[in-house]
Amino acid sequence: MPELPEVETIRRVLYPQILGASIEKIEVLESRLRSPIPANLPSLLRHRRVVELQRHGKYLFFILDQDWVWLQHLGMTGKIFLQAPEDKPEQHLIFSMGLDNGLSLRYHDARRFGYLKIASEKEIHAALHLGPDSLLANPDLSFWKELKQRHVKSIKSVLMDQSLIAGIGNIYANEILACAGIHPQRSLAEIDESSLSRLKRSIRKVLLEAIRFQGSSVSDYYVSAGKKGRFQERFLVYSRDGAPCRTCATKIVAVKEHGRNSFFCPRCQR
DNA sequence: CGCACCCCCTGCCGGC
DNA sequence: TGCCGGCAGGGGGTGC
Repeated sequence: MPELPEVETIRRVLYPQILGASIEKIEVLESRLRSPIPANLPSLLRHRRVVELQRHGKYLFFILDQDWVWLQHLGMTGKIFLQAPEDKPEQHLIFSMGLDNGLSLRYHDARRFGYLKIASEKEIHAALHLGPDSLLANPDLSFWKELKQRHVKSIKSVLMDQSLIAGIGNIYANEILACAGIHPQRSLAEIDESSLSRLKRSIRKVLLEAIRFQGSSVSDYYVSAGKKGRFQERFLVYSRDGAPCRTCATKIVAVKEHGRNSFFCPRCQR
């Protein structure tokens, strides 16, 4: 599901409504996520106040008082909604948190690939091994040149490797490479400096525009209850195999690589 | 060490 | 119409 633009959109929606709120009533309905939700979650979070909401890559960091951090990853199908307590939760409710401002923060996750951890900030960062955020850190040309020295794998798998650069998944890797005119199967090692510079600009351009359109709703992702993102209407290549390239009308091609689909224009991307 | 492969889980879609 | 296989924005573990 959610890559950087979707998680950032969720952060911006939640932020004004949860800042300063205190978590009061915690109910866990399903503890089987990627790793089990700790049984003491209610006692860990009760009466903790949200002092900040940050994002790194695809992770949300709910910064709580007394050096607690609630780390949340949404996996493929995770959704976080703020609702009035009387609103009927949709299917696959994992947990809900009643806040002292009268709202209820609910996490839904059909496939249960999401992940939650409560720990100190130091402990959280030690456990994650994330590369720089692909938007906030705005990695420069020297970053890419340095990466190029160490990695021969395809440019697309580098973009999707969260330990190298965080936030880009399959949709945006495809879109960024289409924007930059780079073939997804090209090895990073053989990409010249002008292409690297286009890549760097494309990362920013695509991610910022996707955030402006509140992310991509392909199937499960919603901005808030019932409200979809709109960036999927502007895809250059993702899931457009057989359709004409928006630049040259050549048919978009799909190839499977490491179990994930790559989409590209064989004429514009070399 | 890097990388290919397989797994986790549910829902949806197309083909038969 | 119904069942079945394949596929989906995720990441982690294993074994070569």
